[in-house]
Amino acid sequence: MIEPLTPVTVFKCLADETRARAMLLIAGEGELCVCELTCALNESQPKISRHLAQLRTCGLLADRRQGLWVYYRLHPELPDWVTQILQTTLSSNRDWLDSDTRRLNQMGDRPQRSASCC
Amino acid sequence: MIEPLTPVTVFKCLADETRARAMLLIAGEGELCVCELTCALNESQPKISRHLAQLRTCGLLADRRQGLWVYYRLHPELPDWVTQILQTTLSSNRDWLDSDTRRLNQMGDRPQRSASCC
DNA sequence: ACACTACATATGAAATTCCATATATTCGAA
DNA sequence: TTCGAATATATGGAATTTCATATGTAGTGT
Repeated sequence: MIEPLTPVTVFKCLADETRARAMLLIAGEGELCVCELTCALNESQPKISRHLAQLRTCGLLADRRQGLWVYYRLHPELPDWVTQILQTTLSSNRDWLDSDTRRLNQMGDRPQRSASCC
Repeated sequence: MIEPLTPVTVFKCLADETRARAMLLIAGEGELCVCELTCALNESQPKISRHLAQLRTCGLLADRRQGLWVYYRLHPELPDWVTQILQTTLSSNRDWLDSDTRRLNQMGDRPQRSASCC
């Protein structure tokens, strides 16, 4: 995490349709790879990849590669207040995220994930 | 409140230094007029006015005029999750808001406010 | 008159997006 | 082992759009 996460930094990250939906999906699912997000959000792969990179650079997300896939999760050192905001937003806006969640659950061939270590 | 407050709408409103600080100050103080915010945020009056208008149009703030002054407060019908986000952010970022709070408290000639009705 | 707010427009900067391409990993075949 | 194909992801560059600011003017209430 390069610079401290100020409120404005966090809100700017969430002030985009693609990034907000990706963050809430990840907050709800724990971990998602790029292809799952591409499918769930129904957007082009480069678009998703760019936004994820931005969220990672800002310190909101962390990534790990497993074979072909890169999985993104909430950054483990994310300040509590940011996590709380995400959970609050998620639990009151399930319907807003519904179509994305549905596409994710209907996705075939979702990559197997295994533990990152051990 | 014209359109429903989606997460992205709210985050876009908060994704600006001036608007975020104004919202948190108002969330903390209850109600502030334009000139108080101008002083606290140390910005030009038209700039403050413009941002407040935007927050009002989106449905985050409500205003009332009292004599020369226009007071802004959180919109009374603000969804709970938005209020929670503001409180969470505020209580974990007092230091970030400190200089603004200080300028507000040191401001002389703060206008008297009276109850809006009854 | 005075102080503040609202509105309209212009301008410059930044963010977003798309297309094409590059990189990385895995797997199978020579 | 080495090569090449296939899949997943990342990036470069350009076009577009969005956003914030500045400025000027008009309106409103005391």
